[in-house]
Amino acid sequence: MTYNFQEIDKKWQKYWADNQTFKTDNDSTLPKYYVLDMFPYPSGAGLHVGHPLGYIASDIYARYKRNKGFNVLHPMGYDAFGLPAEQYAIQTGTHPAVTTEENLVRYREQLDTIGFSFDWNREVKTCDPKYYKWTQWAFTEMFKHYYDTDSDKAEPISKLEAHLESKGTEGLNAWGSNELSLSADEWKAMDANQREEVLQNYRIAYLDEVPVNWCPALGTVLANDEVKDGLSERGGHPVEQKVMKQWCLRVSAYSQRLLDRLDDLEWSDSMKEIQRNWIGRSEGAQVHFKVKEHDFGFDIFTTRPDTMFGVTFMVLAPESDYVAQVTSDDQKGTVEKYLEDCKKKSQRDRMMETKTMTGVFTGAYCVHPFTGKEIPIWVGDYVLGGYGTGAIMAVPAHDSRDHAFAKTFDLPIIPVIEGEGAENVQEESYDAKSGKCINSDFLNGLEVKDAIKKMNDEVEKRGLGIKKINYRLRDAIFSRQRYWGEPFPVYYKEGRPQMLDVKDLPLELPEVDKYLPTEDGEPPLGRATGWQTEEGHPYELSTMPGFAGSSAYFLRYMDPHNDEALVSKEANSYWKNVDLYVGGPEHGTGHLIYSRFWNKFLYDLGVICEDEPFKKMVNQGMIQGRSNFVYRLKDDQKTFVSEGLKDKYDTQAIHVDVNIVSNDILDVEAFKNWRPEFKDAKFILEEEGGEQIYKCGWAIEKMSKSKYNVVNPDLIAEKYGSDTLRLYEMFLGPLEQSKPWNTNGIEGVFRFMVKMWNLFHKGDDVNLSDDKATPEELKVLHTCLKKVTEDIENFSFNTSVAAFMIAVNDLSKLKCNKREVLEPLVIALSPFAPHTAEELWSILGHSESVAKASWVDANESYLVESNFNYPVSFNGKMRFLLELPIDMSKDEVEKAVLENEKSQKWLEGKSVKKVIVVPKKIVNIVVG
RNA sequence: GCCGCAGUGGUGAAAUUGGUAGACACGCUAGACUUAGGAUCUAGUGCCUUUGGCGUGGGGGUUCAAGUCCCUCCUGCGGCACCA
Repeated sequence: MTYNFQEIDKKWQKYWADNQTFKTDNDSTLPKYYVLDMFPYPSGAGLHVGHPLGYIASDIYARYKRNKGFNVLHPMGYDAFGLPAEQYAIQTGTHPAVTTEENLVRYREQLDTIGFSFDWNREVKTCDPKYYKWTQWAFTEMFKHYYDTDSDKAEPISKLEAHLESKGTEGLNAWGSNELSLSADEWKAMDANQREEVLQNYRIAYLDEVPVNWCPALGTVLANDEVKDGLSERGGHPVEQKVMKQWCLRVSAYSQRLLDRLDDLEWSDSMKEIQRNWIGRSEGAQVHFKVKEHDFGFDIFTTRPDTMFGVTFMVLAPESDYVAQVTSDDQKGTVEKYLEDCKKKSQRDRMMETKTMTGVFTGAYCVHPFTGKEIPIWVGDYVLGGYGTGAIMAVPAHDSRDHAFAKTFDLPIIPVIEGEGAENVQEESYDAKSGKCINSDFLNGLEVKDAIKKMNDEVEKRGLGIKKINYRLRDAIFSRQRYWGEPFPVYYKEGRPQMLDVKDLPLELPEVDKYLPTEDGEPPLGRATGWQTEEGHPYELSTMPGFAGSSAYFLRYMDPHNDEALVSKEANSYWKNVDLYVGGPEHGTGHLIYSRFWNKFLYDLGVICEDEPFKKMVNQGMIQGRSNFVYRLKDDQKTFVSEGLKDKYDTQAIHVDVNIVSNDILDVEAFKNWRPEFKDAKFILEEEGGEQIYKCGWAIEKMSKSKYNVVNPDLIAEKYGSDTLRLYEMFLGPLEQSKPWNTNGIEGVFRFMVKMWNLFHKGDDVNLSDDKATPEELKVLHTCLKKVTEDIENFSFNTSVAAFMIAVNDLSKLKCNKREVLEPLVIALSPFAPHTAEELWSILGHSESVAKASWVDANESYLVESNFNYPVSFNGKMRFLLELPIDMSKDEVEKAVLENEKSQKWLEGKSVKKVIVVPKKIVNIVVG
């Protein structure tokens, strides 16, 4: 019987669906294991071979864990809100829900083809009102809470109100946008709008006038992680800075907790590092500088208080409120003009000219807090308004940016640190955090590290400032001026935002006539008629961003049909959090920060029992495309020349569909039929192995439709079977590495599958034996089981496939057809090649699915050899192999090696200095 | 500029704690069977000046022993980027 993979695939996919094989129960006495994939955005292009890479890996692990006796939660769903469907709607008028549903059906078909063990009963779609009810609910809770820095968690806003009522801001430890100072009486005297404004300073979800990344082409604002190099990540449109009133989430309040828990997570070092960089904690001091001839001053933030005596000027960010306050009358015109120029510059312009410094003198001076000298105050756009206090003390001798500024405007440079490379700070700044202090009064002679401590103490002692920790992580801007997203559960009453009660959720997305902004520039929801409460209060017009729906979906899978809560306490306390999360590394600064934040917030509320959502994470690499080219003669558009001969002609390379190329050899007939203009194509062939062939050129590029290098997984599954596709994707190389797709090697994996199949058959008949297995056969089996088990635990799937190949080759040579050997082998193969394994399992006479079979662990006793080949080396160079019994002691091995005839020959005339015996590895003899 | 990761045959890649470098697969070569082979099987395949020597990006070091550890340089990838 031949290996009919097409029939096998269909048969078992149907069986799994009919029998609900992968339906997972919440009440189980088995230990739980939660394997999650990052759910996809269902784009119109469908899946290419790169997409399922991570899904295959997680599916292997999920199936393995089931065989190991775990109750495995392995769900799938769709991140269904998003820009492409909306852009398509703008162009065609098709409702995004319709487009999304169509794409989703296609995705499901493709996913089913590959044979994943998802529990589809738990499917989650972010655009489903039953789901986004809980996204909206979480938002209303964020509005109703603030971050208390004493208890270090989110607390009800009522607690904050009680504090303000009794003590004002006195002793209030809450994470706010601005530092407020308010007495209880002042608070009591405020009206509702004024009070709301104070509360907004602390709410975790709050409205604020913020400088935003505005993308005119998309007509919406974008979060920091959605902007790359001043262009929108989606579409690559220019982004400009603009101040707008937006909903924000106080993610920054969680900076330290997000940073701290990173250490306990089993994530890759690089992913942890990406998050650490993004959070960007920096320790330093906040120091107050008085402004000369004024009765106020301003704070600066510095990580180098040790360089205090090297300050030669101050710089304010153009956005800083202090600019207007300090500017002298005669500099007013210059400064105002400069501020105007800064406003005109987009973020991109500001980045382009990184080397040229701009700025103007304000005409004002600070008083140095230690020396009393006067220090000129400048405005410069290299100082950012949004970080620290928006003001710096400039130490040009020891900061390269300050140095560049000083050089541009001819300001003095005073060295205060001595060290190697610090010889000429007039020419180049010495930024290193090492060396000894000079010209620095009481710091002189101290090492930088000690000087920082000493200065911090001194600053606090003299009441000039405090030690301070700053974070780069900003609050998330949460409003999008778009249609296809979650509506905010918010209406406005006398201008104050009000949250809808959970019983009135979900607030469903209204219908609109067009998906464009309104004529007066309001978001698309401005077109919806009757978009207001029954009392006539208007609803919020913007919608939530893409990361809203993906921030808590992993919780919903635990209890997907619950209408009373996002997730029940029972379901959550059983499933806890995700044990293994598989997905691309590109979400490091977006989804993976926001969902950790969101999860911690829900944890603070007591809704869930774990404060980290994803215990372990594996980031699969990207699969690039391997494009093929044909070479068309420039002066004869009908003739194509083979790659090896192309240099002899004047040619133009043209992308050719990789699906009509095999091992870089073009199927010329298929090429003629590929596109009408190639119908009469002629070819100049080259010879290879006595054959006249057309050889194509190739290049590694991103997989995309326009490059004709998209390899469709459906076609591979059709040609070789979905199991071969799964195995081959794993065999391609290490999971975490990016690599080009190359179908060239797939035959090898397919041959393996056929060999596996043939172990069970002789001609057309099933041929199995109940005889006892020989020690040799058992050794082959258990070597394989051991390697495969270890490799799965380490996510080293490429080497486990190799282990199967070795086992099957050996068993073929041994002509082994014994049930005793083949049964455990089939179970071990089932996570990788589930369809074929199911078929073989039934051939072995089992009526239940192989998914329910118990994993067989390797038995060490079958692996032990009686003899071992010791490589014997002299002075580290390997000379010969010596076979000795495995159970010999170190001393016995040493004796046997030295007394050996070959050793004697090597040792003639030399003396033995040392003998090193590494059990089961090597014997090294050091001779003099 | 700062931080992180990587560099091994013609190709994709293997290699617990330092312990026989190149498993497995593709490709290639030769042979067998065959009317035929783009099927199958068998053998070979790191390089060289081949009783031996050299080999894991270059140079140096530690060690009886280095792909693996240390220093340094080069190259590639990823992240952050006027973050004070």
